[in-house]
Amino acid sequence: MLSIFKDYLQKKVAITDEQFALISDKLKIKSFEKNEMILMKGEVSSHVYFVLNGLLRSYSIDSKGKTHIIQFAPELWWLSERNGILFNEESEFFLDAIERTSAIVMPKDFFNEAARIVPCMNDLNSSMLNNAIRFMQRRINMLLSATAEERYLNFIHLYPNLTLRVPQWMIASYLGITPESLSRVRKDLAHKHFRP
Amino acid sequence: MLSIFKDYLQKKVAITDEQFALISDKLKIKSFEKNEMILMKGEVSSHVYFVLNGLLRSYSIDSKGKTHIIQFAPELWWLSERNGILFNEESEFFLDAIERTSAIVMPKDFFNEAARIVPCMNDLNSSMLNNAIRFMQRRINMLLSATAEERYLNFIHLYPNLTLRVPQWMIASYLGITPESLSRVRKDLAHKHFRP
DNA sequence: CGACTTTCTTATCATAGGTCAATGTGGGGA
DNA sequence: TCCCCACATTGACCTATGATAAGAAAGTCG
Repeated sequence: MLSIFKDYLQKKVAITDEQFALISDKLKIKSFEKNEMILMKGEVSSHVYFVLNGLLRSYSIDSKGKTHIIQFAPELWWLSERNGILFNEESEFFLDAIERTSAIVMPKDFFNEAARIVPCMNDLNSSMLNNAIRFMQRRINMLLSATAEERYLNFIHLYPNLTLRVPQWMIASYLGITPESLSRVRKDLAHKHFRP
Repeated sequence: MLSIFKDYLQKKVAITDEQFALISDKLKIKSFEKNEMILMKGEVSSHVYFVLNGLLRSYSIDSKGKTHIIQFAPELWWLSERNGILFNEESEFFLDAIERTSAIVMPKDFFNEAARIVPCMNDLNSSMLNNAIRFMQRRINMLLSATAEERYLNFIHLYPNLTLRVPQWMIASYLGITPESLSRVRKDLAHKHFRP
C-alpha cells in the first residue's frame, strides 16, 4: 500500500527508494468505512491525509441544515484541516469518507521531519500547496462567473470519474446548486444530445 | 521599505537581523501606478509579490466581458500567479494595481534559496500557503451558501478597511453579485438601521 | 426476494438577483 | 472653475434557480 505513496512521490520529486524507507516509518495507514466520520466541526485535528484508494470529502453545514461540499479527495489527493494545522484551532468543516477508503495519516510536522532527512520534501510540500491554491482559484472563478450548466460541464470535464462515483446531490452541493437544478440541467443537456 | 518585510518575517518566524541581511539582497522593490497592469492573462510570470503599501488585485474577464475579482492584496499580503510558478504556464488571470503600490518582487525560487541560508523560511512558506488555502476555503464556503447580504456583511467584517478603499463595483465583483444588487443590499441595510 | 431507504425526476410556484435604462453625484484634470 | 467621467442609485422588468411536494427508480439489507 505504501508503494502507492512512494510512486506518487517519485513522480513529483527526486527521492530514492532508500530515502523513502527512511521517512516512511513515520507513516500510518488508516481505513475508513463508507460514511464513516473522520472529523467533526469544532474538533481539533492537525493530521494530513493522503488517499490511497476510496474517496474522502470535507464539507460544511449551514444554519438551514444544508451541506456544502468544500472538497472531494479521491485517490492520490490530499485532505487536511488547516485551522488545526496552523493554529491548533477548531475545525470549521466536517471530514468524512464517501467510500470505503484507505489513507495515509501524517502528523502535521511530517513534512518538516521528512525534509530534514530528504530535503526535496520541501519542494513537494510547496508544490502541493501551490497546486491546491491553483485549483481553488479556478473554482472561485467558476463560482463567481458560471451558470449551473457551465459548472456541471466543467465538473464532468475535470472529474469524469467522480461524476460516476458520487451521488448527484453531492455534485450539486459541490457546484453550489440544488439537486433539483442539477437534475434539470442534465435533462436539458440530454435534450441537446449532449454525451459526456 | 524593506524593514516592513523584515518586521513581517520576524513576527512569523525566528529570523535575526543578520539572517535577514543575508537573504534580502535578492529582493527588489517595484512600484506600480494606480491602474497599472502587472500581468496580462496569457503571459507567463513566476514572480511572487509582497505588498508593502497600496493594493493589488487578480481578476478574470469572462466571455461576456465581465470581470471577476479572484483576490485583493493590500499591504502585507501576497500575490502571485500559480500557473507560472508551478509549470511555467500561461496565466489564467490578470494582475494589476488598484492603488499606487510598492511591492517586493521575488523570483519563484527565492524561498528555496532563502531556506538554504535560513531554514525557517520553509516554515514561513508553508504557513503562508496553508493560510491562503484556509481563506479560500472560507470564501468557497461563502460562495456556496450565502446570500448577497450575508456575503457583503461578511466582507465588511473581514476587510473593514478595504470596504472604504475599493469602489463598490469591485466589491460586488469579488462577492459574485452585480453592482446594482450590492447597491440594493446596502439600501436595505441602511433601512434596517445597520451601522458598519 | 420483498420492504425500506435513499436518490432522482418532474411539475408548479416563488423569489433573489440579473438586466436594462435613466438619473444622480462627486472628485480630478484642463 | 467647470466639465467630464467613472461610479452609484433607482425603478421596471425578467429569468435562472430555489422551494415544495409527490411520485418513480434504484440501491441496500434482512
